[in-house]
Amino acid sequence: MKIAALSSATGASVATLKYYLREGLLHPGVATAVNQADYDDSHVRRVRLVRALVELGHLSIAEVAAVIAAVDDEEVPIHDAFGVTQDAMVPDRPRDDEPHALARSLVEALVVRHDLRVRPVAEARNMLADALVHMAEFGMVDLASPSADGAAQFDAFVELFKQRADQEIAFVPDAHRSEMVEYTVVGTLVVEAAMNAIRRLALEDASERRFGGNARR
Amino acid sequence: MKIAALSSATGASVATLKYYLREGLLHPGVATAVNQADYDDSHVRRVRLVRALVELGHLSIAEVAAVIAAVDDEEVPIHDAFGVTQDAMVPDRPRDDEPHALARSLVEALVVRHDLRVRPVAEARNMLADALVHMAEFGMVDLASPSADGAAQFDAFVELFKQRADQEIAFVPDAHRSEMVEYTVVGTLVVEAAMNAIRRLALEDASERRFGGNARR
DNA sequence: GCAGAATGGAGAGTGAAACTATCCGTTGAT
DNA sequence: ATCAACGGATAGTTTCACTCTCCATTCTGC
Repeated sequence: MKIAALSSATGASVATLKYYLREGLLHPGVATAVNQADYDDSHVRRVRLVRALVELGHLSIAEVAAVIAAVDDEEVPIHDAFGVTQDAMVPDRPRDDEPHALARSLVEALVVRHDLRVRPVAEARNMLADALVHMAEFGMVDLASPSADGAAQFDAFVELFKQRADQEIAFVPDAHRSEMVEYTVVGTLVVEAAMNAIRRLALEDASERRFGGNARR
Repeated sequence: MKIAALSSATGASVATLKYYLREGLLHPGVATAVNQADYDDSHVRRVRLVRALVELGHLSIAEVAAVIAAVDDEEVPIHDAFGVTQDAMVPDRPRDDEPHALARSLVEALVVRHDLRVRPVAEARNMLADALVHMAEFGMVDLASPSADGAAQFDAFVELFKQRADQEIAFVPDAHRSEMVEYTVVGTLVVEAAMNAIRRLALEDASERRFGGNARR
């Protein structure tokens, strides 16, 4: 498979593929001459992985490169690679403010309460804390005493997603390490996107039932 | 409240606030002189809305402007504004390919199956179709016959989120139109981000239970 | 009342990001 | 034999989200 074939198999332009090669997102093909190389299925899958991370996960090319590096490093055990990729998929932002620290402590409590075996440095903790900070700014949660509405609904979610996650992880096919890592990475983002879309459909439906029709209110 | 005060209340620099004013993301303050204006709570909330859309929703400034326009237009009924903002929150990408059309037809079937009152042009449909296309590329669903694993788990999600959405929409406070719209917009994104974070925590936990420990496998 | 900082408004400038285009000498297909 | 396609490298482009610099005014603190 030459680069033109790889291009039409993935939908990415030849120029873009060359760019990916330069940036290390795509491993080189097998050289058959000074200026010829052979690409195969692994390259097709890799390009699809990159596109999925960029389009569905909003990752930057640099972040994708970090994920790819963990996927490709055979020395990294599968669970560790999962952690690295999870962290890479959270945008890093300055988080030195006081509200974030407060929200973080609520997250820690939630992790303990549900006995979640999650690295202390896992970026998903910051991700949840960020969301809590924004919710607090709009009065959707009270960070000081998140008793009534806040914690209750979150606890329900945690239990729900714990069950779901066990099933999802069980679905990971028993293949080569790199394929398993790929699968978990894509699975994280792609199911997330699907769930978000379904939730939005449900929200529009609920909004139409409360506010819709001819009622201008 | 002068612009410096607005700056320290929101964390955005004065230069950034001027930029937001220029782009129409922030409504002008009440002019008290040729070069003085007064800002109030509505400006603080507006800046927070912009930050939430950008940081949590990954919206571009242009997309935020479209959302803001719908929020501010008093002529637009609340449910319609919800639709406009929902659509603006989906990144627009070329979707002329054949796999997308196939995925779209599965989405239509799902919408009908669950009696979702969602506009035919709602972008959330494309969002779900995009996710399905990427899932299919990695063999997570079969677009041709999505019987076994695919549709089943999605149907469960739809029912779950329908219940949740009714509760969430019921939570929208009975305030002025613009505040209600703001609330639904922020609520859509912020709860989404929180749920995604919780799901990732659960996934890491599940991964650690299956792949973790000293087992190199 | 006066120096110095802050303000609104407008334009130009900046740096990162994600490609895209051009050039080169080589090679493969017809 | 010719001509498009190739890999490799460098330079260029576009978009985005700010950020900087001016300016003439106005407010603030002494």
